[in-house]
Amino acid sequence: MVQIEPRRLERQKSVEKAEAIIEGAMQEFLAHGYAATSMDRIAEAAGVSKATVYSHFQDKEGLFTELIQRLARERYRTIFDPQHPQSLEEPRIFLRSLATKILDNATGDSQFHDFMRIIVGESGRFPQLARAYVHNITKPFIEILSQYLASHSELKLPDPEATVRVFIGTLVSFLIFQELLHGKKILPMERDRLIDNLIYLIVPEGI
Amino acid sequence: MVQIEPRRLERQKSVEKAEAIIEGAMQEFLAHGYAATSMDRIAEAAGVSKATVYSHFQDKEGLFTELIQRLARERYRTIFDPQHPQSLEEPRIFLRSLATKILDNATGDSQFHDFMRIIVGESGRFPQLARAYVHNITKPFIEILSQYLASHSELKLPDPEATVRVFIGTLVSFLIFQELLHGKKILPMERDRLIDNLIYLIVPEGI
DNA sequence: GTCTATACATCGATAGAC
DNA sequence: GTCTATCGATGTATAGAC
Repeated sequence: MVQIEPRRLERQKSVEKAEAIIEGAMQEFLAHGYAATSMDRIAEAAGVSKATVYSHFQDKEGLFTELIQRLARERYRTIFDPQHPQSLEEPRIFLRSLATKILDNATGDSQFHDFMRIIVGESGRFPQLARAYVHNITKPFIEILSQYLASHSELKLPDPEATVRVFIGTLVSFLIFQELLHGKKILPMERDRLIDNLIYLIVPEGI
Repeated sequence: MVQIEPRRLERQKSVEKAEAIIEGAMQEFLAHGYAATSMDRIAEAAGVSKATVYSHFQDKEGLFTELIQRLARERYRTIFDPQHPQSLEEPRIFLRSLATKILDNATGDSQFHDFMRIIVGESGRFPQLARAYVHNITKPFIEILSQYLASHSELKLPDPEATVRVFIGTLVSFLIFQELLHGKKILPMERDRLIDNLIYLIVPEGI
């Protein structure tokens, strides 16, 4: 008969509660932002008492920063898992599929929209969260893509890194204006029309 | 001797108090966001009692939306006053001076940074504010610039409006990553280097 | 119109029982 | 470790005097 160490079991249960708290905090913080979220509602959403929340996390700020950093790590994996640039593909095809994937993954993902709203909206009061996001997500993305563009000398780009800024900036702003700021109806623009033009500017037809 | 109607005088004073409240609300909302700002602190910053605040504005939401719409109108004037595109100028020169003006005006303007943080951060809970911003500022800007690019047929742009999206998106994202998200040190990129490349992509050297 | 005073709810955080 | 109960501070909003 298999013996299970009781201490191990209790510890496991505690970890599960910590996970439930993170889950409840995610729901509440993403929906209402930092200041408008109360520890009472987080405890309720997690199915634990408020004292239990405070036994796992130092205070509201600690729980919030822990949660946002965790969401950033998940987002990091989502972006970098599938599409490390294969230098074998033709640039026009690779850039188009990359841009399409980015916009497709982000469009309609309301959890991601809420996450971006918090990163931007709280970047004044939680600058370390914004910096962590830039350092862990934006920066490696720009570096990898810059290397890719630089390795394709036939594109004759005078400044691959600045070109990457144009590429990513166009996509990010498109998401912000169309999705976060609800501009779809006011400023209609089809995804493929934007991407076609963006690729055309970077990789003109002669190449 | 000039007679001043007392009623007129009192009414003027009331308007001045309303202005002081808006001023105090701006200071507090921009610094701490919507939820973390209290009506007590607004009243204190404005130098009036809390009851006076409620006599001029229906509630916290009403004061907030009134303030943000007002700031958006001011921002609208700032952007459109000086630089209606003069079709006489050469596109490369005009686009460069426009991009430089936009980044120069926005860089280091912490009030504008706070305003953008609120527009994005509260766009989930105050969608009408985000839509008003897109409708009153982003949209006319894109339309005017699209007309300008379309009128310069020598640029041979297959889709001027999509090109404008690339132009504005690059600049907006640059501001977001460098200024709002504190990425200057993490992702160094000189303003003129980005602008040079952006202009180069839109107006290649052959033209 | 503007004030003081206050009603009533909710906040973050903790003490103490088990 | 987790709970109930509670503390003191602070939140939005209003009543009533002047």
